[in-house]
Amino acid sequence: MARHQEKVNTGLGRIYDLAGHMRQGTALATLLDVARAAGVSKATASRALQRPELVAEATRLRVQEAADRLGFHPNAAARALTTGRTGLIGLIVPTLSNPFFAPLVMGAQQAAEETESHLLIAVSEYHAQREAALADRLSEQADGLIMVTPVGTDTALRERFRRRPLVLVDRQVGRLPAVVADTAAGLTELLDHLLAQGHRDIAYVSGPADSWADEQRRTALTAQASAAGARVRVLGPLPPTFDAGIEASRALPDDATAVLAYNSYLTLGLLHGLGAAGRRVPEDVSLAAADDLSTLSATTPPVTALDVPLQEAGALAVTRLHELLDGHRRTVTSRLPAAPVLRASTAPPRGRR
Amino acid sequence: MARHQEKVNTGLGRIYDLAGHMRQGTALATLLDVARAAGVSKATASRALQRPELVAEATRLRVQEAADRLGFHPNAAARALTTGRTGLIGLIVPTLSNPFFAPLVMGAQQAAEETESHLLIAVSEYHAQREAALADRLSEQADGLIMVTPVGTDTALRERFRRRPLVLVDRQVGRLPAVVADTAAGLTELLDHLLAQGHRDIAYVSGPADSWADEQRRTALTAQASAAGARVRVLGPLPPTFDAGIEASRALPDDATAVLAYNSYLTLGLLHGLGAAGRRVPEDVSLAAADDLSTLSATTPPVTALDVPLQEAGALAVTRLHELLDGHRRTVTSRLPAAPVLRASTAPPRGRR
DNA sequence: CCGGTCTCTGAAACCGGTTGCAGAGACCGG
DNA sequence: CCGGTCTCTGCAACCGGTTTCAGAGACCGG
Repeated sequence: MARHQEKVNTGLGRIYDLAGHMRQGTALATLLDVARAAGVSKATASRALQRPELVAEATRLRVQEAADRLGFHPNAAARALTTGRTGLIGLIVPTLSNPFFAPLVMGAQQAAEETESHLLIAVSEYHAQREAALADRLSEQADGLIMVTPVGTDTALRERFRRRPLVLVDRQVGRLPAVVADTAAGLTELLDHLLAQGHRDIAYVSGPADSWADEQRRTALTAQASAAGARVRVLGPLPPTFDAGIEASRALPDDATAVLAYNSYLTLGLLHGLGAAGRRVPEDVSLAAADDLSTLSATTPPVTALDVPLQEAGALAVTRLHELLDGHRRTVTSRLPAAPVLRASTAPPRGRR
Repeated sequence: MARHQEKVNTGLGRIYDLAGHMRQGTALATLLDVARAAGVSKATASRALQRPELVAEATRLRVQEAADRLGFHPNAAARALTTGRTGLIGLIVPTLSNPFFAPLVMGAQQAAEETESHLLIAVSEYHAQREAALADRLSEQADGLIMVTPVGTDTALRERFRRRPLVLVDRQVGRLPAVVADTAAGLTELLDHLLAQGHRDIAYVSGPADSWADEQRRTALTAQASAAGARVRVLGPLPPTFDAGIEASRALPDDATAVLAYNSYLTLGLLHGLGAAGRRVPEDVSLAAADDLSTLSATTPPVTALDVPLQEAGALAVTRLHELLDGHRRTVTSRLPAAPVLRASTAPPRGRR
């Protein structure tokens, strides 16, 4: 008890003092307190809790009991200081207002939970410089970083990886560890489906100019289409927004019988814009998205989309990061399958029915 | 240099060793390194960086220069150990897959950034027990907690507040510090609007049974309506989902001329369900939501809703928490205005046009 | 020229854990 | 019965900062 009287005069104590009205006597027990209560040394107490196999069963029990009784919670900072591990994982996403990232974060969080670690989150707002600053600051506190960064240059990421364990999501840079959805394969399937339905003139409404994923999709689609004797015309680049989708619907060539869009927002905008312009989906034109927000299943008509396993991606990124932290050198890229979900918005073109 | 050779044999060193392939010589400079490089003691170096007014300008410059040159970043754990502040804020939300919470998190994150702190995020999945466990674990690492907890009992929250600085969001428990959207006032306005349009028979589609906010809304609405000589019939409780909304649309009494729903999901479901049943919005029945997701503005027709300033709420919660941490005793509840956004989904009832 | 104040600096303690090392017994085989 | 191994425990160092305390000079007025 006297202990805490003393503490009030230290720098730490002052904080407690001011906030004291909410601490009502319950004081934070330290390892030393536990050790004393159990009649052992700090070292033994520590071992009893961390490496039980090193102490006699009887002592272990005494220590455990004392710890429980005192409500002992090891001080994370102190532990981090010696072990060099904070148990924190930095996660940087471009935004959260795009529901695309929510399941990703949730997946990551669940995986982190299972490994007794926590998620430090930051939002880059698609801004490379901001992102870099955030990453630097997070690095100081976290054991490693998970970044989903459509912006940010390859070299910057390489450099960052050299300093700190890093896992990329939805982005590939050389051999850096990464988790990517295999949208390419999924899109191939989706395009196959459209081709099989008889579409020969397809528009791709592309996303932001600097998006890595978008470029991948564009080239893959164009190549595949021309190989099949069809053509893909690219609209854009465009910001990935609802409004841009409306705009795109106006620029859409009349003879295109199907439209693929970079993401769900553009798709929703297109759906809206097409409807307003009197072009019916799928009667006049088929529509599909290269990702899948839940809203796409609730529109009229529901929109064919690519189901990207975001939650798994988030979880997997955490797993990969832990592998890195534990020294496994497997720095491979993990690919997650992205399967098309066929809905009512795609149908054979007019002439073919 | 020799220093780091030595370190390889310590516990810490071993980690570096294994991950060493990514650290390529660049070693983390410690305060001691900086001090030596500047020809001063650790103490002076620390002061030069933290409390510049305490050292001579010349030394300050030397130290600063040395720190920059060595790329010094203070070790967060070490600092936390002495200061008792980790600079981390725990944030617990029920879910992220409901876009409702995304702006909240982003607002909080931005505010945290401005105060040099970081956000530790966890997802309770509306599960009280899970939430409690997460809160316990976050408490160990964070200076304080922000919880948006529709579940979780008053007493548990009170108890938690006694142990750690805590700010509630969208929930009020006694005098605990909280940030709430004044949906009551907003709803009042909304209902006034409906009443003014001539609606006298209004349905409220309520949310989860254990939701604090829902109860607030229900009672407020019922009271206000009866005072105005109208009636509000309550449907539910229901899970706050799209599907539940569809279901609700079937249970909707024929003579209700307007429907208010607990949240956007239910609203979207209702819109869909009403459409399918051939009841037109707003010609046959008006529709409004007690919160506002962006999708509501993109439906046909766009839906009248209550605009809740979520981003501000998140930011404000962080500010409040910092006030607590700094010892300000203002433990008041902050109310944020929630204003109705009138859109095409609400119109005078049939008889009144 | 002297004592006192003020400014600046360094030594050392401290935060609360973890871990290398060595010593005390218990236990074992020869 | 003795030396050696094995099990368990404690001491003390250490992680990397912050802060107290006291001392060394510079500076000042009398």
